[in-house]
Amino acid sequence: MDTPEKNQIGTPISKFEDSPVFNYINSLSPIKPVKSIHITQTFNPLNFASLPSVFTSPHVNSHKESRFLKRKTCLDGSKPEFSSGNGNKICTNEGIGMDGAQLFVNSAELQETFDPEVSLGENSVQASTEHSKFVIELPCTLKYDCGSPDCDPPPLCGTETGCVSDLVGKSALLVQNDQEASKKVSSEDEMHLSEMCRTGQKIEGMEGDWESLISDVSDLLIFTSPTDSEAFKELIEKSMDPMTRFSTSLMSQLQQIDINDEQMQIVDPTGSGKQHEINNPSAETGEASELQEIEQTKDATADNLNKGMSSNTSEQMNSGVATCIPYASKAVSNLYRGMRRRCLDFEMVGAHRKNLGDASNLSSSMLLQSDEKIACYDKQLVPIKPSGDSSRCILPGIGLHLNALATNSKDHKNVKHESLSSGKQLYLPSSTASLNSPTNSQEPLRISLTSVSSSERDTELAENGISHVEDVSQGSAYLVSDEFNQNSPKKKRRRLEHAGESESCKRCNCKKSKCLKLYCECFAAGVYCIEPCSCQECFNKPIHEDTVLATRKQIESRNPLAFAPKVIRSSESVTEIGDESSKTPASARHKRGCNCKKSNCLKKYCECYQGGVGCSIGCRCEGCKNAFGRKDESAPMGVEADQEEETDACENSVMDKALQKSDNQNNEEQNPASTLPTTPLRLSRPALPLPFSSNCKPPRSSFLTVGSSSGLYTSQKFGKPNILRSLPKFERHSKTVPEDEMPEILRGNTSPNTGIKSASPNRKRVSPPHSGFGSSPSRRSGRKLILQSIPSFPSLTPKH
DNA sequence: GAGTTTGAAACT
DNA sequence: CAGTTTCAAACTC
Repeated sequence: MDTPEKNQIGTPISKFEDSPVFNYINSLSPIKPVKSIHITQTFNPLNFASLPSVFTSPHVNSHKESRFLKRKTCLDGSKPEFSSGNGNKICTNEGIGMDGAQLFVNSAELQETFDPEVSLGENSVQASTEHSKFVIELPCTLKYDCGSPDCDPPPLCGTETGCVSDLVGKSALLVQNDQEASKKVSSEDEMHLSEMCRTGQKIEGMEGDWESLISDVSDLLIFTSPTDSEAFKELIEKSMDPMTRFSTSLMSQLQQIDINDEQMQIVDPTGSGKQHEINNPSAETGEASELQEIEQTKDATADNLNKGMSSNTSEQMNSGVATCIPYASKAVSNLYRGMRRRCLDFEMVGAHRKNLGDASNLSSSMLLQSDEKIACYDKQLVPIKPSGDSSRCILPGIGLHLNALATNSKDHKNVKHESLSSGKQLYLPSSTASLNSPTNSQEPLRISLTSVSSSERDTELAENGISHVEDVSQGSAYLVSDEFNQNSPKKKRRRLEHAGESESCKRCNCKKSKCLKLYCECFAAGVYCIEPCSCQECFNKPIHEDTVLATRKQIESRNPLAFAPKVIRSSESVTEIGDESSKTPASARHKRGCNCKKSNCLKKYCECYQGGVGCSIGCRCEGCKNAFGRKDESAPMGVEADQEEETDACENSVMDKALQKSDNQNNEEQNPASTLPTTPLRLSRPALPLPFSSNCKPPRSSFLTVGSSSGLYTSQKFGKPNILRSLPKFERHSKTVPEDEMPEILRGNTSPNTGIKSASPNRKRVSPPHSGFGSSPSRRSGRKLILQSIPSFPSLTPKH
């Protein structure tokens, strides 16, 4: 993709350069070229590289990728999507839009003619107030992304005629566009073109592209909703019809879309608007003449839109519209038209936002540039955010991040992001690296991961994320999301499931706890409840931040480790400390240990099992058959045996069942690929070699991994059943040392064995760490780490 | 999808 | 600290 596009671009550019128009343009705005180029480079590599890797799932095809890109870009600029997915056609169209935007920026003269278009294209949505920079950047990026000759056009566009000719030439170069466009272009289109020419818009060139775009767009729309695409086409056709009709149809459609998209809309009306503009340049052109009429209807439509949108979004929309209005009536029309797209756009936006948030968090992430752009965009788009600071965004997102981590622990990337976002260092990177390192080079992986994460997030966002973002930023938005949730929690869940890993994110179903107790998984994990949650009377939302924090404090006062990850995985081993000794000690273990009596620690009822860790001495479980490690094993040899026997003797009947299950599990375990069979942790992403992370998804509470790949090493010298050993990836933590609650990791000391063990082995509940941790400063440090990593809600509170 | 089982969390 | 109750997830049908 990249190479061909780039090549194409290169050729057209040369042509343009020759043209006087090009020179003129350059003289007008030197800025453009620089930015565009710059952006392009950064953006393309990232997206493209990442995309393929990201979508491991079969269904992810170029199309989807393109779409995803679009979403991202849409925020930024929809172009990348097109480029990847559809290739030249789309690119050309978008490129045209871009051109228009650029031109607008470059020359005031053009602006007048362009204003309508421009506004339609991008500015209108975002609001005129937004910096021209963004507009420019976006277009540029888009162009480049497309890799199509479009990139050049913008400069060409400087002169209308030149633009048109250039466009035509480009279209020819572009290939399909011309043919399709010619076919598609109807008399109406011609009319539009003529109008465009009058206006001096370069849109003309776009028409052909536009047509192709429409088709492409339809595809895109289909992606989200087939109906939308159809509607969109119809709308385009109708665009010729009287405005009232058009507006009404649009409105209805828009409303429907809004309803459907719900979250998406909420996320960012403005963003969508931008996209619309870009995407619908042709329609705009055609409507140019109609714009005036549209303006009249504009108010009404705006109202309708507002209705359709959530309160917050409506506000944004209004502001955007208002700003746009000055520009041209077209903006409004575009908005409406764009509405259909909006759905997609919204999603895109949402995804972007999440991405942005993540990206912003990731100071070092590769995507920074693109992300930053996006972030800027988002900020602009989302006026609501009070501070607008990255920190702010992050904070709100933390909860989400945590969720994502939990869910994505599978995904290396996500983990990373989260850790980064929280600012606390969760370390994941090492784990990911370790995981990947064996098979892949780290950097490539990183990229792919980052990209993947973004894509995944997009998906997640599409489903979940949006609400989160908004939640953070806006209470009202949050409410809306809730409503949606309530409406169809199942749907949400399904979506999540579809997303694949999204399932990893746990959603609660609390009914009586108000999600303010540890019963609530979300609350326990330190994250706010989000859409997918089907909880009732939920107070675990940003809106109730105060309540949440207060409750949390209360709980923490009772048990300081209440919000600490239940399962701690530590493995300093790998890279960090050369000491193999460190490896020996168990890598992961349940913070408190389980108290299972009937499940034999073979079901998820058992927190140890759920967490993918073996039971340890600290567990009070009876008849432990934990596939990840029995309590007995963990204990020093003699003791264990005794315990085991006891349990066995007493509970033979139970054991039988357990054994059967265990056998199955064992088999599964033995299969490296299967990883943890029973454990949900592993699940998705078998493709990725992530042993751990993937599994790690904390079932309930979060798991903390301190070291890079604790699981891998886990050597359990001490006794772990062969079966367990067989599980390579998984950590089997040796329980050799009876660490009561805190894992070695927390202790910080490499020597787990240090005879710490204080408490009675049986004692289930971890006593408040005070004593335990306090012992050594190193421990304290470790503990801090844990807390930080888990600071679930801390993020909520404004960090200073 | 509804009901049951299970064990952690919360309460006394 | 131990026992009981509450709660929601996990599980089963």
